Amino acid sequence: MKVAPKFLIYRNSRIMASERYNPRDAEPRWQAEWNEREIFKTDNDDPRDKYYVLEMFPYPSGRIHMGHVRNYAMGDVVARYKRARGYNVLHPMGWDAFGMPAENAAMQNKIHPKEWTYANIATMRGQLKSMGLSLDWSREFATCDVEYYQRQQSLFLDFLDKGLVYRKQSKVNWDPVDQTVLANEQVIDGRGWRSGALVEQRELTQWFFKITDFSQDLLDSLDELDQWPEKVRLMQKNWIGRSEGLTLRWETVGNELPEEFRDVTVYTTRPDTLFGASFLAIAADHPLAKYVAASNPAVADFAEECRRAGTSLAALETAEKKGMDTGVKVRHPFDSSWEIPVYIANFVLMDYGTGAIFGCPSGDQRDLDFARKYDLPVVPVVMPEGGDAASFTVGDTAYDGDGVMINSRFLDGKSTTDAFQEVADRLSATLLGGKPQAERKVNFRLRDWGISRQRYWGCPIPVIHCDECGVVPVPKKDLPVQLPDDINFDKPGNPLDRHPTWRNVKCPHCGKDARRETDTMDTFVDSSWYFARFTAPHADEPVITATADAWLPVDQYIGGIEHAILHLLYSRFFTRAMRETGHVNLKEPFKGLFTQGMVVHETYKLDDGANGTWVQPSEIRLEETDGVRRAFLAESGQEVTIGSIEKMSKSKKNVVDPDDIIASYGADTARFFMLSDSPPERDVIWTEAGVEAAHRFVQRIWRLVSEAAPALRGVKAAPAESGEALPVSQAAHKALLAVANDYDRLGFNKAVARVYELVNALAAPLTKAANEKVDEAYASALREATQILVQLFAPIMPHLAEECWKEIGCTGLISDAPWPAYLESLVVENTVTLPVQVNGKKRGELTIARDASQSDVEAAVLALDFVTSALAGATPKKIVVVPQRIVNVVV
RNA sequence: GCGGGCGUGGCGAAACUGGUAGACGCAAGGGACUUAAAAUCCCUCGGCCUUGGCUGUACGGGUUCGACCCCCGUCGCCCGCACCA
Repeated sequence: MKVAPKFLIYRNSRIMASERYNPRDAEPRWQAEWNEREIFKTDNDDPRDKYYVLEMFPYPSGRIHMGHVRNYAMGDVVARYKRARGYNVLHPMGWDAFGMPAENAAMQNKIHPKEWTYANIATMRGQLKSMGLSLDWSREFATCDVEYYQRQQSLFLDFLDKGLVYRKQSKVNWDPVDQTVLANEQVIDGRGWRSGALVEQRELTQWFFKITDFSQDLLDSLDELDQWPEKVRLMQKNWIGRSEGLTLRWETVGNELPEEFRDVTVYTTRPDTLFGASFLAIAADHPLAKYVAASNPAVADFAEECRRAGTSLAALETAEKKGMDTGVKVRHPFDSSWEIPVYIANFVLMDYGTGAIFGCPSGDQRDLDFARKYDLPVVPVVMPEGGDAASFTVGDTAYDGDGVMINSRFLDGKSTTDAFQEVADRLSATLLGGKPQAERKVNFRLRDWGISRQRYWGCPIPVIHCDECGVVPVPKKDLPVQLPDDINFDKPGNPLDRHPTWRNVKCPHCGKDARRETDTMDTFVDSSWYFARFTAPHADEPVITATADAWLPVDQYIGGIEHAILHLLYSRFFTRAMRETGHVNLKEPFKGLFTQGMVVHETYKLDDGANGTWVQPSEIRLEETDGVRRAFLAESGQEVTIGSIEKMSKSKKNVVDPDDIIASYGADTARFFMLSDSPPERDVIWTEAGVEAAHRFVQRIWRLVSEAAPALRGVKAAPAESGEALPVSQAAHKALLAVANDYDRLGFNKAVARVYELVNALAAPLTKAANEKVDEAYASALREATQILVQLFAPIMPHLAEECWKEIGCTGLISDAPWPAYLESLVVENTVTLPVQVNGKKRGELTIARDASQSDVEAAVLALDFVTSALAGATPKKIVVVPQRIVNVVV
C-alpha cells in the first residue's frame, strides 16, 4: 500500500499548540501498558456478572485480511463496552488450525503442514496484537495443538461409548489418477483439480456422528434463540427440513423379481396426489436399481453416469434431469390394474427418505419436466380453490399449491388436507404382504454428520482395527493418538495410510497385531467445542463442567454468514452430545449471534477480456475528471479497467493488507473505518478515500482535544444544568444515551455517526477553550462532555482514547474506566416539534409543549394558517394525532 | 435446481420497525486563510420547474388518514447446498 508521503510524516516539532497524533508511537505504548497491567486477563473466579463475547476464530492461512479486522473490531467493541458496563468479560482467541490448505502448501512448497501452520499463526498473532484487541491471550490455543486434539479424541470416545458415533458406507469423490479423495471444491466440472481425471464416486466405510438423534430438538430449540438473526434460524429450519408424510409400498408387477423386490417403498409428503402418479423414480444406488443394473448394461451405464455427477447437491440439482426406465412396473395402491413404470432418476437421492419417490407431474415442476421429457401422462389432480374442474389443465407449469381434488375418484371435491388424511387412513388399513401398505412418517432432511477424512492434517480418530476384535476404541490412558511428524507428500494419498510404522499397534483388547484408524476428523469437529475449551483452556479434562456451565452460553458470537448452517448446527449438536456425556449442562452454545458482512473492494484489470491480468489496488492511481473515474498503473501510467466490486480475494487481487494500513494510519483508523458507514451485517466497501477520511477524523479529534486540554486539565468535570454551557452538556448526554443504545444493538455505524455529531457540537466550544479564557463552570462542563466523548469512542479507537484521556488530566486507564451515566434532565426536551400533514402530505410544523394534550394539539393545528387555508372553512373529516410524532389533518 | 438474503442521492448510509425520506460520512462544487500547496474553517449538494410547488426509496399493483417499512407479482445482484474454512 502506497500512501501519500505527507500522511507518513508525524512531525516532532510543535506546530501551534499541538502536534499531530502519531499512532506509531501511541499504539505500541498503550498496548504495552495494557499488557503489563494484564487488564484483559479474565479471572474465572471474578464474582461480577459474566459476559462471554467471541468472534469466530480464524484459519491460519498466512496473514490476516480485512474481513478479520472487521470481525475482530466488532467483537472488541462489544468486549470493551461490556467491560466498561461492569461485566466480567471473557474475550479469547485461538486458531482453527487443521485443514486442507496446510496439505496443499506441503505439496506445493515442500513444507511440513505443522511448520507452515505454526509459522502462519506466529505471523497472524503479531498482526492481531497490533490491532490492540482486548483479548485474554493467556487462553490462546490452536486446534492442532496436541493438548487440544487429545481432549477432542477423549470426547470422541465418550460419544462412541454413548452410541453417538457409528460407521457406515458413504460416498466420496475419488480421483483415480491421484488415488485420493477429493473435497467438493476440488472437483471442477466433474474432474479432479490437480489431475484433470474424471472423478468417480466410491463407497467407503466412514465415521458418522448421530446428529439426527437430535433433529427434533435442534429444530424446536430454534424458537428459543431469540437473539439470533431470523434468517439464520430459518435457514437452519429448512436445513433440518422436517416433513410429515407417508411411507408407501407399491407392489411390483410379475413374479420374476426376488422376494425383497415384491414391493418398492417410497416416501411422500403429498399422498393426496396419488391419482396423479405417472411414474416411480428411484436413486441410482437403490437396491432395485443395482439389481436391474446387474442384468441390464444400459441401466448399469446410466447408474454409472449418475455416480460420476459428483457428491454435491448443487451439482446434482443443476444438472439436466435424466432418467431411464428399468422395465419394472408397479401397481397403483388403489387400482391393481393400473401399472406404473419405475425409472432410475439422477435427481433422486438414496440419502433422503427411502431413495424412491412417486412422480406426480401435475403437482411438481421437476416431475412435470421429467414427464414431458419421457412422454409420461400428466393428470391434474389439484386445482386452486374456485377453479373449474372441467377446464383446468397443466401446461408447462405444475400447480403445487393447496386446493381442491379433481380426477381422483373418491377424493374428488375434497381439500388437499382432507385427501391427505383419507389416503393415509385407507392405506394404513390396507394390508400388503401382511403389513399395512402405508404408515404416517415424520421425515427429516438432515443427515448424519460424516466426519471421516482421508487426510493427514487433522485430528486422528482414536480407534484401532483388529482382525479378531473388530473396531476397538483407543483406551483413554493411551491418548493422545498423536500425528507422526515424519511424513511426506511425495506420493498421492493419505500419508498416514502409507506410513511405515505409525499404523502398527497392538490391539488393546487381545494384544495381537492390529492397525490404527488412518482417517482424521472433519475440521468442523475442531470448531464445534473450542468455545467451551476457552473457559478452561489448560484443564486435563476437555472442559471443567462447573466452569463451562458458568461461562456458557457465549453471550455474543460474531462471524460470517457463510457459517449460518453447518458450523452453527454442528456446534449445537456437539453441545448436546457433551451434555449427554456429562461434560456440560446446557444445550445451546450461543445465546446471541451476529453475522457480519464481507469486506469488498473494486477490482482492476489490465487488458480487458479473458486474458487480462488483475492488478492490486496498491499499484493503482485513481483520477476523477468531470465525474468519470479512471484508474492507472502508478508505475507506468498505463490505464487499467475499473471492474466490479467483489469480495476481497487473492485471485482477483483486490486485497488490502491490514499490516500496510496499520503501518500507515494506525490500528484505530483501520478499526474505525471498518465500523463506520456500513451497517455491520452488510458488506462494506474498502476505499482509499474512506480510510483517509477516517484518519483525518482521528487527527481532528486529537487536535481539538489536545488544544483545549490545558484549559480542561485543572478543572473538575461537572455537567452544566443551565447557563452558557447547557447545550454542551445536553449534546454530550444525548449522545451518551444514543451511543449506549447503538452499542447494545451492535449498531456500530450509528454509534460512529453520533460520535461525529458530538465532535461537531464540541468543536466550537473546544476551540473557544483553547483560544480564550473561559469561566470555570464552562470549563467543567466542557471537560465532562469531552470525557464522555472520549469514552464513547474508546471501544472503537482505544489507543486514541487512552491518549486523550491522559491529555485532559484523567487518571488511570480508560480501558478500566466505568461507563458514564447520563442525566435524565439533560436529555429530555420541554417542547416537541410535530410535522403537520394535510391528507398525508407534510405542509408545515407545530412546536408545542411536550405534555400538551391531544385536544391542545388539535386546537393548535386548526389555528395554523396553512391548515385553515386547506380547510377553507370546512370541518376536517378526521385529525390523526400520534403523540410526540405527527399530526395528519384529513380534509 | 432448492433454500436464504439484499435493492434508498454521484457513493456508503439513516429513518426510533407504519408517522417530516436522505441524519452522519465520502466524493464534488464555491468561498476564507496562505507567496503557493497541504491541512484547517465556512457555504451548496436527490431530480424537475420560478420564491413556492411537483416528484422521488429497483419495477408494477394493493392495504392504510399515512408505506422505504405490511401484502401480491416482476426484475437484478449476493450467499449456502453437507469433504473449503
